[in-house]
Amino acid sequence: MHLSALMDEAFFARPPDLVASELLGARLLVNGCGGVIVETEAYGPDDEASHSFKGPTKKNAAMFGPPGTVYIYLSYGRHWCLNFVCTPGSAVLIRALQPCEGFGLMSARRSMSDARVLCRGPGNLCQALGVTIELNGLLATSPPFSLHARQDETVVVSGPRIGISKARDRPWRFGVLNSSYVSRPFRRS
DNA sequence: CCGAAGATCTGCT
DNA sequence: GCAGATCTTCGGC
Repeated sequence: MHLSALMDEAFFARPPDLVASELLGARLLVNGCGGVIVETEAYGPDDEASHSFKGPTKKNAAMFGPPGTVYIYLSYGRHWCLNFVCTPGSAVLIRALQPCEGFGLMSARRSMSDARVLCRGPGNLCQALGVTIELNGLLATSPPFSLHARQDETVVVSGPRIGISKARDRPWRFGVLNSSYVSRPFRRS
């Protein structure tokens, strides 16, 4: 059994929907806390729902950084959300993890210990992993981040993205089939 | 300069 | 199922 491959810049330098689906099953750690990615969403450059749609601003500058850049923003004034940049102006939002490392610390940060809920949803996930704006603009391929490609076969399902008002028809939310750690169930077609 | 809009989450009905 | 919390950035005037 070999060690799983670390992800590199080339992995991210591709269309966001492809990267979003391939990140499922990968292991994401921040300072040793984290788990297996089970839910993601893709946001493209020509995508009305994307923060990058109207071009670079102070807030979204990281979205135009090199592939693999970490883009973090504050949602509704309370929740941090974690993204990885793909091609310029595109990114993948990490929406849920299946916890596997640093369970005690994550539980303390979240003041709860239900594994199903610990890293469910982009805001909860960032709270559990200690992700804040301080990590914005760093590279996902270097500490404190650690990303390992998946080793097992992962069956991917997709559906409409959550919480957006524009471009609702794009099926750019991706999840691991039958995972009980996703933020909301995927409806079968 | 001020107003509105969020890639959310929790608690209450 | 729905409303409220909470705050920064952006865009219009």
